[in-house]
Amino acid sequence: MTTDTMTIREMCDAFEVTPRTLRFYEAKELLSPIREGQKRLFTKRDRARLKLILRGKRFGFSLEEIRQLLDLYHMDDTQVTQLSRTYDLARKHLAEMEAQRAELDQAIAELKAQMEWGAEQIARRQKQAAG
Amino acid sequence: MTTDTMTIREMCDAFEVTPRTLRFYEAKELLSPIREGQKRLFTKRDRARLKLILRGKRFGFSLEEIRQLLDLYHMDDTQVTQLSRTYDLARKHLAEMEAQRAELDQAIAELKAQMEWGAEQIARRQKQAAG
DNA sequence: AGCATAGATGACGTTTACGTAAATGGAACG
DNA sequence: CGTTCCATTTACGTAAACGTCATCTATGCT
Repeated sequence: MTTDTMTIREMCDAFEVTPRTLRFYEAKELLSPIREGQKRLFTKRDRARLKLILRGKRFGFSLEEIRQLLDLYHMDDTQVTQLSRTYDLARKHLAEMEAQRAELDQAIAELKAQMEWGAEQIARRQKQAAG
Repeated sequence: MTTDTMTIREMCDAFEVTPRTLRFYEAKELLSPIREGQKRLFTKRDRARLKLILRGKRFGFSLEEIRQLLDLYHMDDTQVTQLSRTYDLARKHLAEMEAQRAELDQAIAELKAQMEWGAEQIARRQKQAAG
């Protein structure tokens, strides 16, 4: 019978965000913590969503894009009626992410090549200095 | 003896950005087109950098971060004196990108799992409707 | 010479994603 | 009971990344 909910401060500590950020996300309907009187209590669902929100941000998605995609990850019974539409959106999102991975792979390869070039230059200069 | 430079409009068409964007990037010292009288002429170097800028944006980097990283990709002789510092920065950048790739892989895997769950639900409902 | 077209240069506006400050409300503690 | 500590609400502020005029200039037709 653990609480299973977290206060705003616990959330902030756990995810390294500010209270303002969490309230802002709630205002934008990305999160929907329950209330105990005045105070917000963040559920497991909120935590799962926040994790996805922060991940999405690191991938360069806007909050609005993220909002539209969040439902993909928690498709529950209430959503099953529109499931095929959601599924379609998910396919597009997946394609985007795989494209991004391909681009990221290329970027990594290019950077590595540049670094090898740089390493050669360093080696050349050291040899020169020693010669 | 091809021109090897592009006008602002050619750049805009090629990269799908607006003139404002290119001027903004110049003001932020991300690009440095040469001048023919008044007019800007974008060189091959500018095009290479713009490509990296847009890529960086898709990965969620800010323009300021991108500015600091751009030199990694065009390390020329003038930079060789500070090459080891640059090299160090490049290593960090590479580590970040590889971390991001790992996260992206996980995100893709999770989304795929969700989609399979969704597909099962659809199948179940179809069976139910037919039964 | 007249005019269209392209680009340049300010300057102000806008959106996103929060930061920050002020006023308020409970709960807890000595 | 006063104070301290959280948290809430409201509201204004801000940095980043451009958009959107308005105005000016240069260039090329005709």
